[in-house]
Amino acid sequence: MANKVTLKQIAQEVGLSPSSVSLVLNNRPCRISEENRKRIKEVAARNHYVPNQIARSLVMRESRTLGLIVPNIESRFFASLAGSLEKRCREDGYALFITSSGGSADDDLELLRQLVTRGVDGVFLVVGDEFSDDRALREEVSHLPIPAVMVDRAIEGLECDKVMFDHEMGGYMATRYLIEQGHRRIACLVNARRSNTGRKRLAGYERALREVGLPIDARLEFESEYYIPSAYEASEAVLATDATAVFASSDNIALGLLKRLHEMGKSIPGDISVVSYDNSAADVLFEPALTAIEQDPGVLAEHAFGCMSKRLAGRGGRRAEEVVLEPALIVKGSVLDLTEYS
Amino acid sequence: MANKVTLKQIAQEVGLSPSSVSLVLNNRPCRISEENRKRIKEVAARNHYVPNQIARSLVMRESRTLGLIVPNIESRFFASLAGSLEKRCREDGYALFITSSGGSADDDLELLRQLVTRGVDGVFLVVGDEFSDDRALREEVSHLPIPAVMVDRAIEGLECDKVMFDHEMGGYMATRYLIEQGHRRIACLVNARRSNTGRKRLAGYERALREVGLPIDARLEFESEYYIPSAYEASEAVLATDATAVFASSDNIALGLLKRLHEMGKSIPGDISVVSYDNSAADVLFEPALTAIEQDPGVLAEHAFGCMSKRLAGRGGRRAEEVVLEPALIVKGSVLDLTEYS
DNA sequence: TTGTTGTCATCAATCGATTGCAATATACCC
DNA sequence: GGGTATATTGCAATCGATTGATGACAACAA
Repeated sequence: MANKVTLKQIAQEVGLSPSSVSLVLNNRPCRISEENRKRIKEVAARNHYVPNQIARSLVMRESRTLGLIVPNIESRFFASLAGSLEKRCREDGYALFITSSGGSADDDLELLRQLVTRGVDGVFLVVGDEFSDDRALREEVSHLPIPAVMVDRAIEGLECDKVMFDHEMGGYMATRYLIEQGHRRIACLVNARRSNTGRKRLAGYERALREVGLPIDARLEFESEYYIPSAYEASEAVLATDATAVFASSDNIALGLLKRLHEMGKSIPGDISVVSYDNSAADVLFEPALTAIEQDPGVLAEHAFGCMSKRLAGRGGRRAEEVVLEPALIVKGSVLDLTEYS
Repeated sequence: MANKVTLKQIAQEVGLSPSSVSLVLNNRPCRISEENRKRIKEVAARNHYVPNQIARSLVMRESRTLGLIVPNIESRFFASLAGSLEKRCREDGYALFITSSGGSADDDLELLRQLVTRGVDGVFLVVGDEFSDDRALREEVSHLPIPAVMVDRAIEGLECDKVMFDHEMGGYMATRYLIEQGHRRIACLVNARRSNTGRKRLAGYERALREVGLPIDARLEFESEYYIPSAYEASEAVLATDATAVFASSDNIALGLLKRLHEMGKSIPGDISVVSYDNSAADVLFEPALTAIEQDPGVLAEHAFGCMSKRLAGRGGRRAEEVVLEPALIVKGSVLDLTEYS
């Protein structure tokens, strides 16, 4: 294990003061002779000198490091978001501290504190979807000494930059599409009990029905957690209805549903049509591929970084910015067009 | 945005020196009266004081932060590894800096430098599988001022702690199992050209064949990158052989193969048997589920942290430790038992 | 008064950088 | 030679903590 080389050592070797070395290596405007400039750079390079960011952060009061808290890095969507965001940060010379909380507000809080004391310049928060007790977290976020951007979801009623897809619109688009394809009995499988996001998607579903005068039938609305087994369980009841189509409000929910369909020997879209949410790797496998509402994590990352960037630059108004992105309906082959037969 | 509270401010409010406050809050053995102790703690709590880790790291020369570099956080396996590792680190009070390189040795190097200058106490490296020019990276790793543990894969010939699954054994187990089930013409689809890991799996495959006196037939060995489309491309040729079984040496490779099988209307295991590698979410969907060689990322994380922990504690010998874990064969339903028919 | 012992708390250096201000050396001008 | 301008470089404070060495003060003994 090699030693770390410090500014002082470089200065000593060159025979100048640490300040001069610092000035030269940071290309500050200063009057150091060309000759010494060269020597400093040469010695620094020869010794593989890299400035200690810790020390630098302390005095500069910025670390060029950002933090990200996601509920679960093992989820495809968050992993992809993290990947995109990291790449984007790096482009601007920021490192990204990716952390995964497990989803509870307590863990989120703990991680947030960790990030702040470790001196990140800003945080991206993917928190606050579930209905847990988030008072402490809310308190912490509102008193943060650094900018925060809430991504994909938000703690309701908090004055803070937000970037997210329009979940209500997603639910609406999915349902609207099914209606246009001639479906009238449309079931939905959502996580409305424990997720704000789920509630919004459900609201969109209902709006689409209302808009065309279709009844909102509670017997067609089913509840599922965002886990495959949960959706698998719930799916039996869904398939016992007379619905000709199902809106599955997350990729995992769709997977659980598909598993059940598979087991019951039902085919898509022959026996039942499905619109899913998010794109999943499983997609490639399915024949037919799933028609779905897509949210591009890259776009989310881009806008989130944009907000952050503004705040960090001191631009960015005093009021919180709110970016709402429209999801896209990607038509593949899991929906049967009933209008053809009419 | 609230201000950060410093030690000095607390000291001022209590009417004691910063040193006293520091000593008390860190529970150092020192002679401060019970009464003042209480007041210090009370004031610190009331002001939500949290020590600035940046400053602390600088003087303590440790940050209780570790770093992780993975080739691609969007891959299921690495995401899962990152998740497990982070959880494990947190249990011991370490934060984990997760970064994703994109796989090139240059990026790995850049990230590694970033981590080091940001003062991590140690790094977990998932690097060096591909045959790229890794001289600079190798150089850097061997002169690292902090402990490093290579995980899942390694830069060959580097004196450094290593924790990984036995890939050769995995290839062997998969093939051996197929042989035991009565298969004689066994194809394999591996990434041997650009991946050490793939080469080892191929070696295991060949050893199993040799062991029972089966010929090693180059016409049954196919090459594929670790991406679904690549495997999909390669699969056509695989299916044109007379093989009754295929060993797919990664989950993505298996997915590409499956897609092609699906398209050709071939069924598993009726038309062809498949043994895959790693467990994938797609797994739940498949009927039958895939028999596969499994590597539990949690186990990898546990051992990797163990090594790191030893090094950090100054235990850990001067020689590098090398932990080789045995993968597990998980039998599901994608292999046809030919012995039943004999 | 002087010395000893014990208790409680502070001083000041340190970590490795950054940076405003002061200092020195040289040149130039009259 | 005295005075001013200009080109170079260094000093020392600072960021917010930690910590070994040291000081102040009281009580008590000789």
